[in-house]
Amino acid sequence: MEKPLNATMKPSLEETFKIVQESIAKNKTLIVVGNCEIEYKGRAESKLGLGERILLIKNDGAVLIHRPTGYEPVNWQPSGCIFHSRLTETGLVIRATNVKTKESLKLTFTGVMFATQLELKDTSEFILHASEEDMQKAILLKPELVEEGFHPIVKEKKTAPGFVDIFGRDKYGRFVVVEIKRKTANKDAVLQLWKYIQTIGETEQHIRGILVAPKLAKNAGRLLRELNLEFKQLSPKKCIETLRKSTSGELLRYMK
Amino acid sequence: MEKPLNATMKPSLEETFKIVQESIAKNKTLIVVGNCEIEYKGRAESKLGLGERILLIKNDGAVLIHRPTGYEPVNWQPSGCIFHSRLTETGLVIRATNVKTKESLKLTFTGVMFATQLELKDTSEFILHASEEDMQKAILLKPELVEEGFHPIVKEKKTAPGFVDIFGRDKYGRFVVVEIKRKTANKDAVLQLWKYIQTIGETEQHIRGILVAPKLAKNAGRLLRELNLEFKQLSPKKCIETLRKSTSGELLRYMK
DNA sequence: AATTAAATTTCGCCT
DNA sequence: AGGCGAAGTTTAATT
Repeated sequence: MEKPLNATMKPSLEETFKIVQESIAKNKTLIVVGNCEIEYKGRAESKLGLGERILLIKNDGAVLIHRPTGYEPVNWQPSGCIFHSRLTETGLVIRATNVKTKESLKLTFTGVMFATQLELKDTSEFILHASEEDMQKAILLKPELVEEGFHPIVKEKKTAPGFVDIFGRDKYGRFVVVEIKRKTANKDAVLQLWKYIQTIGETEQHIRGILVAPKLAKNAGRLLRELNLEFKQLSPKKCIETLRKSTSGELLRYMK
Repeated sequence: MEKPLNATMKPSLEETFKIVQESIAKNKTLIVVGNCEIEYKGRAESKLGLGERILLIKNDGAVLIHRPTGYEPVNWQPSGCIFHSRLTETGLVIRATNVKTKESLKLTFTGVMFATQLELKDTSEFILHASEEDMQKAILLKPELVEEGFHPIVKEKKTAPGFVDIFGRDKYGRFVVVEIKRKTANKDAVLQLWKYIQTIGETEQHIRGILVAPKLAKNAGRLLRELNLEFKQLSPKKCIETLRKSTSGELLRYMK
């Protein structure tokens, strides 16, 4: 872990200015804690008088200003900002301009408690677990997520990554194949479902195919209709919620 | 401006532990920069391997963990968390549990670049300018925001705070009174508009009354219909966008 | 407390 | 590049 190049407790505005300048020049991560006032002009406009806040400028030019409470920053800018800083009579002025969104942020620091520029090494991949397996579990637990009267019979685990299927019957006893996608389903997903039905559809009886996903791509929708398949909108979030609401006993009964 | 009680460069895990403990006990603002891994369990679940990040714990128990890029924190918890921290063989573990949302966050720091607890004084009021005056300006600039064919004649500035009116005529030449609300319009807004029309409606000619607001409260809606008034949905955001798109020349012509 | 809508939403995916 | 929709959305307002 690398030592920060510059980090100072209770720096003067001049010292802070140097740190800010260098951090901006080298696209590093910057933290400044101090007394400042803030003006924002863009989609809306805002003004915030003097107070002690935490300024965070990230490597990609994202800006966050945090007050002592709350999840949300009081002011911010998305990534891609260009910065200008200068020392004035009123204090250390830092301007962040977002060319893309034509917005600007102006901070004026009158006193600084702490300032540092950091070179953070962070390469790990963020993994959010709201998998298709989770969606499968939720549907097995609560089949009406697919449709009223749906009854799962067999759950399949495909070797190919990225989808999971469920066999079942609808309320009229017709066979149903459910294919789940965690994200927007595209043509490939439709074709996968179709192929699957083709493969097993040896009988003369019609087999319904339902693609379950948070969203259906437009072109996929056309293909879906052409192939006489169906779509059911279902988000991973809803599935996770379903799983959380269920008791462990119910889960075990279905998942074992 | 108060000096931070505890701020250390390259503190050991033991030193960091002390800072964290004290900060949590006294509900202060805490910043820890260091190498950590993160687990989240709640509405969804997530995992993030080791990497250098910025941890921010706020006075109200809000938690933010920021990677070197992007506006959004990689993991977080809304305000109201309860914290537990302890030193283990793997590192300094900080757990944030949100009882309200039944979510939890587990951070394990293996090395720390910087840690500080802060007592931030920040009492200024945040003022967002997307005022009714802005909405009025936007409508004067682009009357079709109210409806196709609307033509403003007079703009009124009422002394009572919280609303602005515009007089005009619709495409059939009928008189129109527009009342603007920046937020959801309630019964009072409807009654104000109605009273206004009553006051000026000396002629036998019908005067239309249009309430312009981002939203109409349900009860207000019923009253509106009973009084034969109308509603037009319009958000401050849309108005600001309209104003931003206009040239200063156009603005001057209308606003002077 | 639950529901609904707005947000300087951001972010990702698709056209 | 622009538009649409989801998000661990959050937050505020209303029922």
